[in-house]
Order: sequence, then C-alpha cells, then structure tokens
Amino acid sequence: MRIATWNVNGLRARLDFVKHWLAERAPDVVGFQELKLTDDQFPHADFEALGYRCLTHGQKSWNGVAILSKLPLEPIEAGLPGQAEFGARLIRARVGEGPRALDFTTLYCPNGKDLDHEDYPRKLAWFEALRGWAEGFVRADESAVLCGDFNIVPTPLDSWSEEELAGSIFHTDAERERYAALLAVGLRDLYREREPATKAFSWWDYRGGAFHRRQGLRIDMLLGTPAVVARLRSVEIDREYRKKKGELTPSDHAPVVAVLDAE
DNA sequence: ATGTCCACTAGGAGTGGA
Repeated sequence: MRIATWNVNGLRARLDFVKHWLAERAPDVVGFQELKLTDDQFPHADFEALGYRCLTHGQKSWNGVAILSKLPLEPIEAGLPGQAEFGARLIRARVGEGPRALDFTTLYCPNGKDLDHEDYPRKLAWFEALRGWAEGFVRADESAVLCGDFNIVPTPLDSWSEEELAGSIFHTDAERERYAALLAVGLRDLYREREPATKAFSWWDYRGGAFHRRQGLRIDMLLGTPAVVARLRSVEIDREYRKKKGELTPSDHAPVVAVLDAE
C-alpha cells in the first residue's frame, strides 16, 4: 500500500500537475491540503478517471483537505472538534478492508504567521485540541496514520538554518512541545524511522530560489502508530515534484510517500 | 530585493495569505 501527503497550494491551479503525479506515482491513498476551493468545486471526475474516490472538506479561498483512495473509502469525520472557526483543516476516513484497513487522517495545521500575530496562540491551542482528539482513537496495535502539513519544524535537523530561525515561527519551543505531545499519544514520524539523521526538507519558499539554494523546511509528515511502523517498507520525499513540469508550476511543497506492507 | 504564487474582487491590478 502506497500512502502519501501533499500540500498542493491551490487545487484549481495545480490540477494538471497533480494528475501528472498521480498517474506516474500511482499512490493508493493520498491526503491533500490547501485545496483553496469549496466542496462543490472539487474536480471529482478528473480523479475518478484515474481510479480514485475522494472525500473532501473544503471552504472558499483558503485551507481545505481531501482524501483520495483507490481502495474502499469510508468517511469517519471532517473538522477538528471545537475548532471549526479556524478553517477546514482535518478529514478522516477508513481506507481498505479487513486486516489491511487503515484509519487515515489528513491535516492542514495552522501556520501561526508570527509570534506577535493572534493566530500564534490559536495555533498552539489548535495543536492541544488535536492531541486530545487523537488520544481518543490512537492505539498501538491498530493501523492509523495522521499526515499533512504540520507547519512546525520538529528539530534543528529539519530546518535549513536553525541558527537564523531558532525561536521564530515554526521553530519555537512552544510549537515543538505541542508537536511532541501529539506524538506522545502513540505516533511516530515515518520519515525519521527510516532516515534518523538525514537533513531533508518538504517545503521551500517560492521566493529567492530557495529550492535551488537548498533552503527548505521539513514540515510535511506522515505519522503512524507502531502497527504502521511495523508495516513500513520505505519512505521518501518526492523532490522531483517540487520542480516545474514543462509549463506547469509546482506547489511550494513536495509530496511525502511511504510504502506499507499489505498487512 | 520580502526576489513568488494563489485566490479574491472586479471587470484591471491591487490586496491578503502563505
């Protein structure tokens, strides 16, 4: 089973690029973030033509998440309880059947903007709500994945310049504590399971040639329960899809992909 | 160079968000 997460930065602007990736990489289950469209604007037919069923939780202009699956897909819930006013940022479904079924959630976590902005304390509170919510169903012996754009750089290894950025947004102790508390309910970072010491990024600013200067952050994660880690065969950040494809503009995020054993 | 890109409002180019 090939699973993936990708912040597409606007699905209408990215549709042809995303379809190219789906056709080439053929993931079984994908979480998308930053759709920037309403549910009625979601291009279901384009994805059905590639073999995917989709569940969406969108809104006008901003945020928005979706799950695409080639496997049977059953909705569980949409929206983080108590946090609806902070945007459409969470969707959860059961994918697959029998012992290979996966409890799959994708998240677009708040950005926070900067430490003086009102969104920053709201971001911390949102993560506390997320931890409490996850605690309600995460179990070590059941396969569950939480994936998405976390908008937190978990450790200095995940930043292109901890020296310059320590203490600034994405790099604060308060954010890192909230992220660590989420993992403490029983989730592991699948990328770090396989690459414990590799400096690698999943996001690069569009400005200033950041991608080519290797100035990025690792903020897009696939988190899994121990039952998922036991099934983990490989994981990679798909940097090829942070590059332009002909005339098609990439997202500022790369997809993150993992392969799990069937059971 | 805070240097790009997306969506919105508007019916062209500026604004807000990331």
